Amino acid sequence: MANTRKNSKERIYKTAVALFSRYGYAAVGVRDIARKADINISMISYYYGGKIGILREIIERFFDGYISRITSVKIESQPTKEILPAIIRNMVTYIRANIKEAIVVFGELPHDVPEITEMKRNKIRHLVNLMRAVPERMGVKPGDNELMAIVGPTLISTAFSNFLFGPLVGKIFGVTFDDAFYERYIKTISTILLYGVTGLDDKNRGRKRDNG
Amino acid sequence: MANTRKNSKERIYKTAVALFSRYGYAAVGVRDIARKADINISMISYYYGGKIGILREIIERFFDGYISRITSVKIESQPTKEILPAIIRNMVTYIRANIKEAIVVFGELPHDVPEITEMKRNKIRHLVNLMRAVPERMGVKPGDNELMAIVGPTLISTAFSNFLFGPLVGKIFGVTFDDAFYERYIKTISTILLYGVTGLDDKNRGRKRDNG
Amino acid sequence: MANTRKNSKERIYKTAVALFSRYGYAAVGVRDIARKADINISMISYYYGGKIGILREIIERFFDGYISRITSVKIESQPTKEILPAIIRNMVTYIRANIKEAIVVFGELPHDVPEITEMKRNKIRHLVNLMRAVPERMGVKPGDNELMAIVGPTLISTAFSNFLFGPLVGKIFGVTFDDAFYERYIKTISTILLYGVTGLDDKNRGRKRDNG
Amino acid sequence: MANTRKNSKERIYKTAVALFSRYGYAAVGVRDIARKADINISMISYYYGGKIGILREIIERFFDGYISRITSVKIESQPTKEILPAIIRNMVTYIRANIKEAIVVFGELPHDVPEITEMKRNKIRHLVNLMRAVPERMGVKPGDNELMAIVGPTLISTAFSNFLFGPLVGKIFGVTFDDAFYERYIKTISTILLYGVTGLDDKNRGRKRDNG
DNA sequence: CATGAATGAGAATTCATTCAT
DNA sequence: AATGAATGAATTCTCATTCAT
Repeated sequence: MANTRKNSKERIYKTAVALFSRYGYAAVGVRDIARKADINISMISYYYGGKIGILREIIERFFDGYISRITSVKIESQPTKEILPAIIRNMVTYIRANIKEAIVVFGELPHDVPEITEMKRNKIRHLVNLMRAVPERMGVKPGDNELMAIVGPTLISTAFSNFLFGPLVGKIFGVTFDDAFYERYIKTISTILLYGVTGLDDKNRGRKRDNG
Repeated sequence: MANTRKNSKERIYKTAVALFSRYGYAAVGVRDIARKADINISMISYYYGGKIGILREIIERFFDGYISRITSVKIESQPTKEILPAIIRNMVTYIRANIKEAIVVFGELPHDVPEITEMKRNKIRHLVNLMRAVPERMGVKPGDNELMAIVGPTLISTAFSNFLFGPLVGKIFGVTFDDAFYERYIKTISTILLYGVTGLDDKNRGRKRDNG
Repeated sequence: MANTRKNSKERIYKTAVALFSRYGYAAVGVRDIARKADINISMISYYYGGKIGILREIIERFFDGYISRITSVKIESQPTKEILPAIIRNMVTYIRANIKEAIVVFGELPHDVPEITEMKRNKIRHLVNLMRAVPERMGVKPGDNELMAIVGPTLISTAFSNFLFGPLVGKIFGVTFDDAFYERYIKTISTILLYGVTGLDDKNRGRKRDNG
Repeated sequence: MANTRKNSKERIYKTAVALFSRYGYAAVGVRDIARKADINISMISYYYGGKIGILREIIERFFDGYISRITSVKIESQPTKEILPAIIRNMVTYIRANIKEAIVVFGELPHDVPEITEMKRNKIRHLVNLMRAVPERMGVKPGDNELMAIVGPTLISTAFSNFLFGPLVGKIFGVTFDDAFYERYIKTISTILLYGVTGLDDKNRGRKRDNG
């Protein structure tokens, strides 16, 4: 019987994201995707030109959304101290809403898959260039490339750390990752990045810091 | 004629680490390892019981070394402000000396490979328990599990961020990752974690401002 | 170009039966089957889920046919003395028509192949239960389990003996196994089972015995 | 540490018999044998020239013992009616004492293993020639090759049937195969072969009717 | 759009055997 | 007599993709 559902392409995508994020791109087979998405194997080649085409689309969609979210922060019109929290809020919110895609993308970043190396590099380069304005706006001397090369990754890693270690660490500490948690999470890592752990104290977690 | 070279086992290990770190565990085949290590394919099962056995040993070796390095920091005998930099120094130094193993281990952490799930969980749990003493010593109220669940991953992610994004970001910013860089790297992220980016200035970063 | 022959599945089956019966299940490789059947190796997994799946189907088909043949003998409506010859005729005829399958099945019965142990036991149990009615109908006291445990296997072994030893013994004695032979064969072993070798004499072999 | 036990060769033999009888010759690997026998893999080639050498020795030992046991029945000096029971008693006793070897030998008989085909044929031919005297002594017209080709296999199959189907059928009928059982077993199949199932009654089966 | 059969290369593992020690 | 490392072929099964329908 012909499959009459009209959203086969999107079902492939969603299923692939779910499987890739759990087992890693290379460990998932097209038959796994086809079986779980309840579509015929050939449809994957038909719609995406092959398994790698799905990964390509995941990375593209994720970065494009990510970039448009980041660029929505109008860094010129905000007080200096508000820029970083605003960016972090956007990053965390976006990653949380696209957690599986994020895991796929960050999980594949270090790997060398020739078919997508170029695209990955371009996306990253684009993102880095966008981020360049941020530290300058915050007072970092323009051209301190080394500092940028340190702070940028630190920022992203920090924002992503909960999603990477969350499942494991959350269970160990008995913490639930709900809306309220993420609200405090954003505040906490914003504070750490701005003032360090010495700037953390109870009254600063979960509410605004009143001093500069 | 039997191959009488006596280091086949270690050659398998080194080669596997190199390939896994570059292409990811699942994307590397035992034939790739055998070819590059110049050993017979059967030797992999012979010595490690299968491909997964190599990964298991990589994770075990890495964590055991990591833990022994971390625990070598005597947190009781140091001024509060020195604890974090000391830990970060140890983490960064160890990761740098075992960068490929680290990439393999962190790269596989989010993936679900049933044969090693249990071991991974145990290693992480062990590590987390070891780290518990640190924040308490630094003034964090004991029992604030949520804060621990945030700071721990942040700490590790930060220390690891250079190694994850380094190859890409370094090239973009034209930064070379040599001994001198890592000396400043340790100082910089220590300062960020202690005082935030607002605490960054030249004296904390170990390099002269005017050559930036 | 895709192979469009439509009988690949059955060709796999027939070829496997031929090879298994000659060399034994474990000694035959899927490549042997694929080569001889002129199909791609993958088709075996595709259609049967693996080599063991072919064996499973052979056993299932054989027993189902065997059982339906045996149960076609209406034991209630026949004179006592005709039941055994009728059963033997059915057994011999069926085995002869499915000699290769029979050799595979009986050849695998004593072996411990975990994947099919349960099925084998069920088939045998089913068959045994069906056969229970026979000896009772012939006068064996119901409940004499020991006698049943002896006569049942004796009956089957006897019917099967020609097919097991035939190729060797036939050559030694210069006997040809044609239709006429099997007609006498049925008569002879029926007589032996009913009256023993002492009941055998020339006039009884190949024609009806006139006394009870 | 060197294995100082002096019976490695025999341990290989016993272990191989046990494994072959359970899983079939082809399904057992030399490493299985080596592991279970607790000897080094190389010893198998050393002592037996290879895996096939073990099978060859099993078949040879079994047939030689079998033949010497069969020929110990002095068929000329016995009453006609005692010959068959005497032979059956010897067959059953021998098979029972060498049940695993018997299963291996009978299990491999129908299979085509080139290295041992010739030997198998010779052993069988030898055995058949020995058995030729029996039916003649019992009154079968000399030269009735067809009858010989039927009765011989029937005899062997009958004697062997319990060992082939025993494990399965015994469990189904709740019968225990102890000394007493085999005593009755010999009587029963002797009676069947001499007088048929119609000749079966309690006095011929060696057990009391009223406890049946 | 969708299907299921088919392909051929490649996956990991195990095979029996050999060899130097 | 025994060991353990090594070999290379063979094992079964799965891979992503293609094709005619």
